[in-house]
This record gives sequence, C-alpha cells and structure tokens, in this order.
Amino acid sequence: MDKNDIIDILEEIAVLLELKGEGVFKVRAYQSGARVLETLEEDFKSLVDNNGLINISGIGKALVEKITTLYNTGKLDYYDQLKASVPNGLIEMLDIPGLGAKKIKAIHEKLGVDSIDKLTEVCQKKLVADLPGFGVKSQNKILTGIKNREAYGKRHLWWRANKVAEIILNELNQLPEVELIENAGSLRRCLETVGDLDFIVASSKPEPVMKKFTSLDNVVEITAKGETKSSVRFDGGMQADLRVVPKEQFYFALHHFTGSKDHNILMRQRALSKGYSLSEWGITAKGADSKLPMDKQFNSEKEIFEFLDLNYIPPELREGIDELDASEKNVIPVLINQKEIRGSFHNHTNVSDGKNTLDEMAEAAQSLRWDFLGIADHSKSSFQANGLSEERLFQQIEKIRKINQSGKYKTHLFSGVECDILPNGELDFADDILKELDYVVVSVHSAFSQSEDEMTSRVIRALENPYATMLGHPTGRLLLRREAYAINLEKIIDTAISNNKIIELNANPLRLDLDWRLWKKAAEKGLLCAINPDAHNTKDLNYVIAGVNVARKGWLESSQIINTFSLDNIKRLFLKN
DNA sequence: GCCGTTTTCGGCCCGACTGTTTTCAGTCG
Repeated sequence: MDKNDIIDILEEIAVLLELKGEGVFKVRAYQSGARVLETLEEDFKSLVDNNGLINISGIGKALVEKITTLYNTGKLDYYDQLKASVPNGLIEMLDIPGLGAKKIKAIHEKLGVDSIDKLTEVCQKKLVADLPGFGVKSQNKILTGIKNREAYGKRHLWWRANKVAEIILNELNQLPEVELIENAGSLRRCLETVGDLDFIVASSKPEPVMKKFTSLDNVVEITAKGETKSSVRFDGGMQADLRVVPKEQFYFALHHFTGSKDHNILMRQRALSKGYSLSEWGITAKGADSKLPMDKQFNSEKEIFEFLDLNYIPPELREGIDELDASEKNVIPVLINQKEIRGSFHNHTNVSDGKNTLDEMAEAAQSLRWDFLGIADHSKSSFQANGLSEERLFQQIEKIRKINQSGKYKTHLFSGVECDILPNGELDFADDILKELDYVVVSVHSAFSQSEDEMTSRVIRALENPYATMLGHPTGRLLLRREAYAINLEKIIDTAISNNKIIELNANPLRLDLDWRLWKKAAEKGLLCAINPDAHNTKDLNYVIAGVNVARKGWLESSQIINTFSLDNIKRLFLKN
C-alpha cells in the first residue's frame, strides 16, 4: 500500500474515532500524523524499511506500527474493526452544518439514526427537538442543511472565488466606515480550491458594515449575525464570512483568519514558548487577563512575526508545514512575483482547439508586455482537439517565422507543439518533425486508465526523447471534476531532472498541475518550472496569475521559473534541449 | 496518541456564535 492510501486511512481513522467519542487529542494525533506524512520530504519507502518513521515529530510508537503494517500488508485490523463499528451514514452527516461528532453520536444512540435518510425522517417527525441539547431550531437547521448539502457543500476554484471576492471587497470598500479591508482564509493563502470567503474589516462602527454585507446582491441566507461576525450564503452556493474588528486588532484578526489552522497552532505554540498568548484579538503576556491590551501597537502582520522573533511569512506559505522553522532560520525564499513573468509556452490558437488566431494571441501577449509567447497547438492524435497534421504544423512554423521576421510585434513567438504522448510512450510526431520546432511540450491526452507502472514508464519514455522540452499537466487532474491518473511523480521528477527537462505548472485554474505540494522539494533537487496558462483564447493568458500564486505556494523563486528568463536565455535554453 | 532543557504525567491553541439552558456544551474556523 502506498503513502497516499495510508494518509487516507489515517484521516479516516481520525473521523471514526471522533464519531466514537474518543478524546479530541487522540483524534488530532491521527490527523497530524496524516499531515506529517503528506508533507514528508524524505523517501517514504526507505523511512519505513529502515525504521526511520519513529524519529519524525508527530509520529509515535502506535502510528509507526500502524503505518508499517499498512505499508507491508495493505491491511490493518484496528482500522477494519473501527470501520465496522461505525455506520457509514454517520460520516456523511459530518457534512451537515451544525452537526459535529458529539451531536451525531447522540442522534445515533438515542434515535437509532444511521443514515441521512433516517435523519431526515426523525427530524420531520420532530423527534430530534426533544433530545437533550437539541431544540426546534437545531432540528430545522439540520433539515435545511440536508437540503442544501448538494448545492452548498462544494468547494470552488480559486479563480472563481477570487472573482466573487473582488466584487464584495470593492463594494464594502465604498463605505466610509471601512478603514481597512482584506481577504483572508484559503483565498488569501491561494489554495487551489476555496471553501468559503473571509473578509476582515477594521472599523469603529461595525453595524453599517454588517448591514451592507448581509444585504449584498445575491445573498440568499444570513447564517450568522453577531457583533463582530456575520455569515451569508449567495445564490450559487458560495458562503462568505465577515469579521469587523477595531483597527488595533486588525492585523491579528487578519493573520488568524488567514490561517491555516495548522499554521495558527504553530504560531500560538511559539508564542506560548516565549511567554505570550496569541489569539485573533492580540497578544498578551501568558496568564495575564486576556482582555488586557499590550502596550505595543502592531501596524502590520510583519510586526507580529517579528515580535515572535520570526521573519515575515507570506500567506501562501502558511500551511503549518515547516514555514516557522524556515522563518526562524531566515531561509524564507524571495517568492516569484507576478511582475517577473516575461512570457509563457503552452498556448493554443484556432488552428487546433483555441478560439483566437495566431495574430490575436500575439497581440494579447504584447499588450501584457511579454517578451515571448510560445505557441503549442495539439498534435494529430488529439482528434477531439483538431490536432495538427505534419503539414499543418509546418504551415504554422512558417507563419510564425514570418511574423517574427516582420517585427510586427514586440513579443517574440516561439514555434512549439503540444505533442501527445501515445499510450506506449512514443511521441505523436517523428523526431525529424520535432527537430524543426523551437520546443516541444509533451502531454498525455489518452488512455488515462493505464496502471501506475504503465503510465510512469510511458511518460518516462517520452521525457527521454531528445526533442521533448517540457512535460505538460503531469497528472491530468481537473480540480473538483476528475482525479489525477495513476503515476509515480517522484520517478517522473527525477527523470525530468536527469534529462534536463522542464515540468510545467499548468496554470489553468482547473488544473494547477503539478501540484504546489511537490514543487518545493522538486525545485530543490534542480527541477525547472514553466508556468503555462494553457490558453485557449486571449483572455486565458491571464491564468498565469493563478500559476504564479501556486508557484509561490510551492516556495518557488524566479530563478527556478523559466518564464522569468530573458528572451536570449530562453533561446539558449531551447537550443540546449 | 504524542511529547519532554519544568520528561514518563499531564498537558495538548483560542475565541465567537448558536442554541440550549439559566451557566454552558458543541460547533466552527
């Protein structure tokens, strides 16, 4: 059983223990064990084989034993028994707002409820309202929650969430009572998907701000309205929280609600170790009255970090992994910046399945002040995308050559192709065709259901082709829609590095592939990244914004991203490949 | 279940909001 399967099982054990009523700290131990595995830098196999797991903080004797058993046998009696003792339906109920493990347990034990259907039934029969700790309101809230589960339970692509957030931010910012306003939450951390929106406002007059927020266009439900916090739901399902705080607490609130939860825990532990208690309201000497304000004013998040002897940690890095260590050691990278992007490489025109002409794409790149634009239309096997035959490809090469010679655009065009990796690992065009191009993006567009071994050797074979320049969307995932195909990314990354190949960070908001979680280690090993919008029209070129976000989240600096290289350096790089 | 320069027990981040009950537990982030 591989690492990812084991992570899933540890997380499931945590959920099951919670539903059984185990202590929160035991539950947290399994959750944090899963998290530690997720972000493991070392090779998992050798750690297990050489008893190295026990030296990892957060993994103790019990977890080592369970992880090792799962790894070697693919089975764990403890897990099987636990799973058998908790009805499946209870796990689903956790998705209903207002229902946590304790309440679900009570409903299950007192009313024999073990599915959402039965839960609906007992609520309609008004049996839940009579349980201790419940009432009519809880009962109705559960019914609404069940009804809305499908529509509202979903996460949203960062790109879409950001569009909605920009509008709200702008509207609230019009109010004279709003002194400061920022996005927080996973949107600010630039996570690939976002559950809900969080806004932090500094104001001495919260009421008008709350009022405006809860009466915004498209608000269909106000789910909470207190003195400092309101929550609403928009039609379409997106939820948003607003917190209004006094100005002196703004940066504490902003930091807290930016999260992540794990990052906050690390920050609070650090504060405690230095004799302070940290919360969204501020920082106080440990043991002192927590309402007592500190003498010091904090005018930025940076000052909060500095107070705890830390360097500033950008929001994208606040995932509670190892950012505090890095910050303490003064090795937080200078992350790539949107302004450093000088072009991109994986873009389509209407010759294959794009919507705009070559000239329109070039013009759009020029208006973005890009120094270069790579055109990589589909190859012949991608029938569904009107892939180019050899003949049509040569016509395009010729057209690009003429445009470059004419000096019509300040942006230099590179001739490329997005060449299919056929199921056996061969490329869709012969080498004597590929050698006519400036560069070649190789991508998988077929036979997604191959085994991990097959898919891995298929892509490795493609990367070993001397004319392959970079690997496109390495896992084929579509966020919230389609899982990645099975592939051993560690082997792919190593192959890319040893063959001097680049791996794409596909910046299409649906892909964001290769995942940010893998970039830090890969880049440290020497892998170069290309942020590619995979544009199918001129507007899509803006997707590089999402790509840069994710690159930042992967701890990448400009020197590791070829989009920041000068035109001359790109030309040299492509000649070498 | 994990952890330890106050180490093998007794902690484990912190506070708002809700709905219940009448001082608080559960949920959520």
